[in-house]
Amino acid sequence: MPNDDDTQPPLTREALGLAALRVLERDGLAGLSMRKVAAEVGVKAASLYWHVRNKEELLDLLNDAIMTGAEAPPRVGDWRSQFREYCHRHRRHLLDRRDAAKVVAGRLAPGPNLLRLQEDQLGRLREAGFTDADAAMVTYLLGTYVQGFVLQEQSPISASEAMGATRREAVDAAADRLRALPPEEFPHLTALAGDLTGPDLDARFAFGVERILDGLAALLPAERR
Amino acid sequence: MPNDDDTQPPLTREALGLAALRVLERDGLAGLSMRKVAAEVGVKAASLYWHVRNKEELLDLLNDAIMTGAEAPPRVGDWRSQFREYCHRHRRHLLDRRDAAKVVAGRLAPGPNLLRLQEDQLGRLREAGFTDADAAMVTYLLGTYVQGFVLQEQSPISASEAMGATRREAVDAAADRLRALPPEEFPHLTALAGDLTGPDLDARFAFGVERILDGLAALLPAERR
DNA sequence: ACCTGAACACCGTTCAAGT
DNA sequence: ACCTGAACACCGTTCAAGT
Repeated sequence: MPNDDDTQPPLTREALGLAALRVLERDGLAGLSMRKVAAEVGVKAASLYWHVRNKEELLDLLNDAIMTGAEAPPRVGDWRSQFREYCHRHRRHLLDRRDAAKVVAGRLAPGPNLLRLQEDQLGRLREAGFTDADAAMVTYLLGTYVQGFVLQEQSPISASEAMGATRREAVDAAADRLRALPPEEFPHLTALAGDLTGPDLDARFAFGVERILDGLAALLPAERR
Repeated sequence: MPNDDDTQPPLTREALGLAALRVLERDGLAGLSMRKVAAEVGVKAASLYWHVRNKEELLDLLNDAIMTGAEAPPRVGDWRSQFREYCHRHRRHLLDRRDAAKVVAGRLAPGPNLLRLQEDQLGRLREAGFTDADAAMVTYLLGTYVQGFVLQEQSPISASEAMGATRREAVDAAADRLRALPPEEFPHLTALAGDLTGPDLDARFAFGVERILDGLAALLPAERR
């Protein structure tokens, strides 16, 4: 007998991914267990193995569920501002979902939601004048950068500081630790402690995006940059 | 009474990190448990909690242990070739250690081994003519890219394909899946299936490095590029 | 100062059995 | 075709107790 409060929809793989997403949002990746996802869909843990080979495969479904609702930026302005906006949106999207980068980062296998975006990106790159080979490489490069960046951003700055201190305190502590290094052995780290810990993550992300976009522009014939 | 086959060294936190590294190499991150690391140093699991607050803190020690032996490239050639070499060495170093990127990726807190390298990088960047603020950002950008890239590289291409198929087969299967998409909905993905799955990871990594270096060069006054 | 045994509350996964 | 209970072999962590 199924559970009693309402009639469950037929439990597709997609529904499983969305259930996993709700558990992720509530309990984080460390708290995401087969038992909890099963409970979320009103079933026992063992039943999940009918729909999914193992937990890794469930994480594949979660990977795609995370990307639902990600939207391409409007097609206004030159390719540069469009792809700047693409990167910032992608970062925002991951950042807004708990532990999203940890789930997504090691998972190349793109689900339907990511494929849609990749298709759109390729179209814009080709229009902008990139060769097919370059366009393919560019989508990979941008994806890698955004995922890698958010992965660090969503992780506690140091495991031991995860418990208790705020981000600001942790960063300040990091700066102090840098300044406390022996200056004769670490002249640059001590001198640049402020530069290293000062800029917030928005600024750091934007810096990387602009450098990469500059680098991509160099691939185009001068008149299309 | 300690174990009997040899007298253990006094079990420092550094020794703990190295023991964790040996377990990681042998059993992978999924197989790295407190019990196994304890056994590796000839002690029971509960004893580890004398030296370490929890598993996360042990992973911090492992994080630094992974970076032992990483070497800076020789100071020959211009800044560009030096940092190209830096990126390629960093990638190689992580790639050579099982699951290294998964451990390192979310862990900003740099251990002594990473600090040494960062100090060296900052020196070279300042000499090359980067401002202090830019130099600080550049080390972060390069680190993020390399870690993010290797993270994907060390992950099975798709969880469900991890078991069984070789990398080559998995990539070919991915290409076939792209080509099988409806071309009216996905004209670019189907047309560029070969470009997307063709280039090997060496080429992809090098592509990203060169784009980023191009972007960094634009920060310098023209005569120093 | 450091280690232990025992216990607690969990895990992922398998499998025979049910409907 | 789909779900279950029970079991197996693990986990991380705590804590009183030992030396």
